[in-house]
This record gives sequence, C-alpha cells and structure tokens, in this order.
Amino acid sequence: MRWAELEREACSVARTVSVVGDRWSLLILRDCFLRVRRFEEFQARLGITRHVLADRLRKLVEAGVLARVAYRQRPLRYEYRLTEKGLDLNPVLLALVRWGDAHMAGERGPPKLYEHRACGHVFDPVMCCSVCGGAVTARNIRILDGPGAAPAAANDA
Amino acid sequence: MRWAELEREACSVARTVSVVGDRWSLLILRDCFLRVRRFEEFQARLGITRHVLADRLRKLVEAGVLARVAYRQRPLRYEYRLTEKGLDLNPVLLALVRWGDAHMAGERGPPKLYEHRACGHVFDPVMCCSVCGGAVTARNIRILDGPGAAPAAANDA
DNA sequence: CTCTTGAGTTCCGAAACGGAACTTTGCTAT
DNA sequence: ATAGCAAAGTTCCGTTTCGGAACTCAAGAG
Repeated sequence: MRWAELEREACSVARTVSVVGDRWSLLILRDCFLRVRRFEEFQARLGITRHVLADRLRKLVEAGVLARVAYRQRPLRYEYRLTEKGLDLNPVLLALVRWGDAHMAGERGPPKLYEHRACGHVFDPVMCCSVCGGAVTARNIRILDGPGAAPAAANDA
Repeated sequence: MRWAELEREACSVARTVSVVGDRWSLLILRDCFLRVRRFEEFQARLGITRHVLADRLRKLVEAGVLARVAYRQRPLRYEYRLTEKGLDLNPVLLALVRWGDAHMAGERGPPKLYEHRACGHVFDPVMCCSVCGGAVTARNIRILDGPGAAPAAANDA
C-alpha cells in the first residue's frame, strides 16, 4: 500500500495518518503550536533537511492544516500558520505529550507544563466522554460500526 | 537528525514520536485496539509488506508497547498483545479518530462509533482538564517550562 | 508424502532521506 | 557601486528504507 491510498480507506485513523503520519509532520506541528512560523526557524529547531521541510510544509498546506501567508512584500516572504483545521489537531499533540510524559520522561520530569486558562491550574490532558464527561480508557469503550463503515468490512476503525 | 536521536530530546512529543511516529506503527496499533493479534492477520488487513511488519512489531515490542506471547507450543507460535503501556496509547488513537471523523470523513459519516460503557452512550472523545474537567482547546492553554526542560532551551515541548 | 498454516527472512529495484551547496530577491553597511 | 547578508527555497548525490515477491522452517492434516 502506498501513502496516497491511505486516505481512501474507510478508517479515520488511516485518513488522519495520511496527513500527519510521519515523524517530521508531527514535529513540525508541535513547533507550530509553540508559535514557530518560519522556514528558517523550523529548519534550525528541528534539524530537518531543507528539502524534506519544504516538502512537508507543502503537504500540510495542501491538506489545509497550515496556511502559507505572506508576512512581507519585497522581498516576498511567507510564513506558515495553523488553520482552524490545524488547531483542531491540538488533542493529538496533547495525547502524544501525555503519553511521553507518563512513559518516556527522564528523571527530571516533564519538559513542559500545560496550564488551563479557564481554571488557572497546571493539568494533565484526559480523554473524556462528550456525553457524561467521565474519563475514557481502552477498557471502558465499545467499538461499533458506524454509517461510514466499509460495506463488506475489512479495514476499518 | 536520525530516528535514534529523537528519543534523547527534551520533548515528550519527540520521544513519543520516536516510538509511534510512522504510519505503519500507528496503523498496527489501531488494529491492536480492534483485537488483532497475529502476524498473518496484521499483514492481510494492512497490506504492509511482511518485511516491514516484522520490523515494526519488533520495535514496538522493544519499546514495551506490545508483548510477544506464545499462544501455542509445537509448533511454537507467537502473537502480539498490547501491554499496559500500549493500552495507554488509547487517547492518541482516539484523538486521531476524532480529527479524522471531523475533517476527513466521507459523506456517509464516521466508519466507527464509540460507546462509553460507563454511561452507555455513543460519544465523541474530548480532551479535558484533569483539574476542573472543562474542555481543553488550543486557545485556552498556556505552555510553561517544566522541570525536565532543556537547560539553555532549544528544542522543546 | 504432499498440502497447508503461521511466522518470519531474503533479495532486488524504486522511492525517500540526509547532507551540503547553490539560487533568487532585495536590503544594508562600506 | 558593491560586497555581504537574510530568507525561502531548489538541486545534486550517496545512503537508507520501502514495496513486492519468493523462499525458509516447523509441524499438523489429508
């Protein structure tokens, strides 16, 4: 299976992975949420090759996750900003952070803390049920076929 | 930067990405949560080459996300099961699903639905604050340096 | 004794990646 | 005026990884 085929699958994980499913895209997005916007700054912070950076930025723009906006005419220069669609990836990044903090942190503790402006406290991001607000874990979920399920079933989720 | 250097960064996203930051690992994990356990079944469902599948399973086992357990002696056969550490990746997968459902779903709707056993309802997974329980979005978070932050600061998150 | 199952390994050509140099446009300091 | 610099890429090349298909190994089944 090739990259391009992924987004055609009847699986939301596969479709999302077709956009952000490589290490560089995820790290670029991490930096976007830290307000990094410019080519040179991504390149310096990430240690990614310019070639690959240009490619990933182009793909993220095509996917509608980032927008390429001119921040200066003459000489014409562009920067990359999260769109609403991109901002919506925040839970994905938070989930990655949470797992890294819990399972891969050094002895010194988590490198970043997150404060919830609404309540003013440093918090852990927790997955909750939109209906009852209770915590959701792997063991208290049941997975059902939805309306967009594959006809005969095969690849899914 | 090479793969191996990622996990040494003072960034929980980078460390997590060093484990699950490629498309196949994420799709394998998706299937794990759907109770797929065997080599042949992964291979058939994913369309991944056997070569790469063997490599990814090995790496996920090394990372402690999956466990390789014999399910039959003579002939000796192994299957792959999520460990506690692996089950803890559930929020990552849910966040990916949620974004795919919201931004990449076909017109027929989401391919899968998730029922919260605790309340019995089909729900959307929402990121919440562990302190106040309120919803967390990109715009109501403030990011602070934590105890494990890089000394002089450079790559972070 | 041949067939089938299951979990891999091997081999090869194609694609993606890492590293470094080069390009382009206009500003800035000499 | 002119040499240097900044920013955002592009080009080139050698290495690594990937996709596809065939092969291996062990044991039970017909």
